[in-house]
Parts: sequence; structure tokens; C-alpha cells
Amino acid sequence: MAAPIPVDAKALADMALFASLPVPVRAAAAAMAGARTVARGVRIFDQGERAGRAHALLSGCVRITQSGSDGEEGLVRFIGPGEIFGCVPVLTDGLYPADATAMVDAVELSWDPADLLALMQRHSQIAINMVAIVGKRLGEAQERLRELATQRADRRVARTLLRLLDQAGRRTGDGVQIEFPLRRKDIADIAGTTLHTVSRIIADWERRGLLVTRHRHLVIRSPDRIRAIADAPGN
Amino acid sequence: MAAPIPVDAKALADMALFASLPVPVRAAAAAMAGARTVARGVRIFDQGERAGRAHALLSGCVRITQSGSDGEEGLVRFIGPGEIFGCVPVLTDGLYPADATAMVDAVELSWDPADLLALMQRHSQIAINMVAIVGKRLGEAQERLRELATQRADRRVARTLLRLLDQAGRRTGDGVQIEFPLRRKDIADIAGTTLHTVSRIIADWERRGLLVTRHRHLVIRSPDRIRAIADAPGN
DNA sequence: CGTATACTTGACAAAAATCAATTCGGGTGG
DNA sequence: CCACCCGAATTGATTTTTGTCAAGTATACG
Repeated sequence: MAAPIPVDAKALADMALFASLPVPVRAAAAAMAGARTVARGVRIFDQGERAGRAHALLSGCVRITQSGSDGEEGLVRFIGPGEIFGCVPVLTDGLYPADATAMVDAVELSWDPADLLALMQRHSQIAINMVAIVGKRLGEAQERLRELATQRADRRVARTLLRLLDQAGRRTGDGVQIEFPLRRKDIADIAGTTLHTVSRIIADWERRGLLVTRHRHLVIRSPDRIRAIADAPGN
Repeated sequence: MAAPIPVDAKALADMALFASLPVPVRAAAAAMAGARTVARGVRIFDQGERAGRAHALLSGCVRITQSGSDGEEGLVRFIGPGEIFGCVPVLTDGLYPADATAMVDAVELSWDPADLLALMQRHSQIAINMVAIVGKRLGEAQERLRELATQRADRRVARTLLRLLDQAGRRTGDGVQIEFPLRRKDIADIAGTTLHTVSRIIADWERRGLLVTRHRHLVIRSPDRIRAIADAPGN
């Protein structure tokens, strides 16, 4: 095991959960946090397990997946640096509703539920920030629902890529790269289709030069043309 | 217009937003609330409009719908008595993300955003309750997403009916009736399909005696057999 | 009693899932 | 360093589900 990772208030400054707070409060939150590295592929928590910690990601990337009663797997979302995860159930004293797995080596913070709860009670702005965060995710989920019900697969894939760009895009020499390593299956699961369909769609886009995949990473060369597909199908 | 509707703390006791609070706090919330009746069909707020009030339903039923950038309509959820709606955006000082329309004559409470915010700041339990409420809806949305991505239309319709039964079912002589008036299109929008497909599916079930529709209301004669379809397709 | 709205139903088309091989690419161990 | 192996990706053929188009019927409401 590595030496303890130092956590300072600055690391929390980028997190939406601690926005609009005085520096000392952030420092207090940092002091209560536990930090640890998580190797690629390691499960952080399991669906159905008692929610014993509230989590946030400092670096890396975590995949949140859910398996239904019938065994069907679903990809709920990706967590990037600065985002919280597995936090709602600790407030309601419940169970984690999904699995969380590190997709790459990552550093996570976590809190004891009682500590975080106390902090939120003392500083209601944190609770309000959390409502905003969860509310935003709810809005995204509802948008995805509408898309899934009404739009064709190519548009959904396009929108998925745009959302990922937004969440984890970084400019490179020849485009914008999505920071996570993504398999076709991952994209299919978010877009609500199969890896075959995604493969066909993306192969087509690659042929047309809209994007390239390099070492399991997508580089979008022309976000605008992807956006055009997202807005008007059949192109 | 009718005389002002009296609002007392008791009316708030059933609302999840005000759970686990001392009675005086509920009384304060009641004192700040405005109440009004809303006739069937009346729009309570519009998507995109500045969120000027936070809402909760005392009685009746409200339909929350959303139209996407491309004009596609989507049914987000039904709001029943005791549930809040249009509350998240007032915390983030934003715009209503959807339309809200009374499906039957209803009574709604509403608060001035500043009042509710002040109350939440003073009593962080309210904010924490709100996280739990929004988190629960997020979980439901994700469940619907998984269903939509992996299951066939008949199973989704079956699950939709079961969920509606759960939310608004009432025993009658020959089965369980869903309390609000539902058009085929409503069911289709929630289940993520078209009214044609729903019509075919439900006509088939009617032929087999699983349910009947009476005056735009569904009466489920055999919830168990519907549940069987929800769990195993092709029946 | 007529008009509008919802519902049913049939025929057809099309999107996308499924089935089935191959190929690619990166990592491991000889 | 090379050969091999495994998971991932591509791609073709086929089938299924479901959406679309179209027409006609029932029901509600003024």
C-alpha cells in the first residue's frame, strides 16, 4: 500500500459539491476525507451492498453499472474527476444502487456518512449543491429517456459522444479526445443499442473522417459534424 | 375565484419533503405556502419559463411533459398527492425543465423560491429530504432507461401499468383501477413506444380478459398475469 | 345530432437486433 | 524477438420488432 495521500482544500475547490463555500469549510471537508488510489479494474462498491462511504473522484474515471432483476446489465454513467458518486444512499441510510468500477488507475476521496451528514447539516449549501448535482443528473436521464424513445440509433450515438466530450473532452493536436478508454460496448450501453450497431455507425464516421479511435480512445476531429448528425438524422 | 384555501401543518405531514421535521417547522412552511385549485387541463408552468415558484401537490394529479429541441414530446412522470414538482430549478435559479398540466381538478401548494431556500438553509433536513426525493426519481429514471434499452414493448407496457397501479391503483368490484384518465398515447409515451403498438398490445390483453378499459380508465382484472408478462415476454 | 377526438386494425417498410464468421491488436510467455 | 492467444471490433446475411401510413370505427361532448 502507498503512503497516505495528502488531501488539501484546493483539491476540493473544483468539486461542484463544495462550490460557493468559504475556504475553511472546504478545509474541514478535506480533513475528514479519506483518500486512496484504486487500480484499474478494481470494484469500489457493489450494487446492493450497505452504503458505508460517500465517494468523490479526484482523478481517473469510474464506471457505474446496474444489473436489473432479470440480469440485464446497464451502464448508468461515467464519473470523472471532481464528481461525486455513491452519495445519495448514504443520506437515506440505504444500499448502493449500482456497481462502481475504476476504468483506469484512479484516486478517490471518501467520507464517513456521519461526517458528511454532519457537515451538510452545518452547511446547508452543501446539501443544496447536492440537490443541484442530482437534479442535473435526473435531467440528463430524462433527456436520454426521450431520446431513446424517439430517436434513431445514429443520433443517439452522436449525442452520447457529444455528452462525453462535454464531460471529459480534451483538445489534442487533431481534435478533441475523450479521456476515458471506451469500448464499443460501453458506447452501446449508454446510447441504448448494441455494439454491432455502434460499430457500424462509428466505422462509417471514421471512413468519413469525423473521428478516429486510437488505443481504445476516441478522438473527435469534427464535433460540429457530429452535432449536425445529432440534430438531423440521415447524414 | 374561490376563497383562499387554508393550509395547515397537517397537510404537510404526508409530504416526503417535510419528513423528520419538528411540527413548528412544518407550520412555518405551511404559513409561507400559497394554495390554489387548478382546473383539469390547466397548465401550471411552462417549460423554459423562469422558475418563479416551487410546487407541491395536495390532491389530484399532474402530468409532467417535456419537449426536446427537435419538437419530440416526452412524458416525464405523473405527480400524485404529496409529491413536489418544479422544485429543483428554483434552487439553482434556473428555468422549469418541463411543462406541468393538471390532469384532473387539483389543489397545489407553492412557495416563493427565496422563502423555500431560506427555510432549507435554516433546516438542512429539508434539503437532505430533497436530495432523497430527487435521488429516488433518478433511480426510477435509470430503471426505465435500462428497460427501454433492453426490453420489448409488451414488457415495458406491462411494467408501466404495474407502476401506475402502484402509484394510483384502487380496488373495485372486478379488479384494480388506475385512478386517472389515461389515453393510449399517455401509456405509449411513458413506455417509450407508439400509441399503435400500445393499442395492439392492450387490445390483445383485453381479448384475453387481463383488463378492461372503461371511460378512459383502465381496470386491471389480473395484475398477476400482467406481472408474468412483465417478467417473461412472449406470453 | 354532428363534429371532434380517441381508438382499432391492416398492410407495409425500415431500423436495428440477432446470428455467424473473420480479422485486428495488444499483451504474455516461450 | 516471435508466436500465440484472448478480448474486442468489423462486417455480411437474415430475422424480428416496431414504427409508419392509411382507413375506418367508436365514443364523448357540445
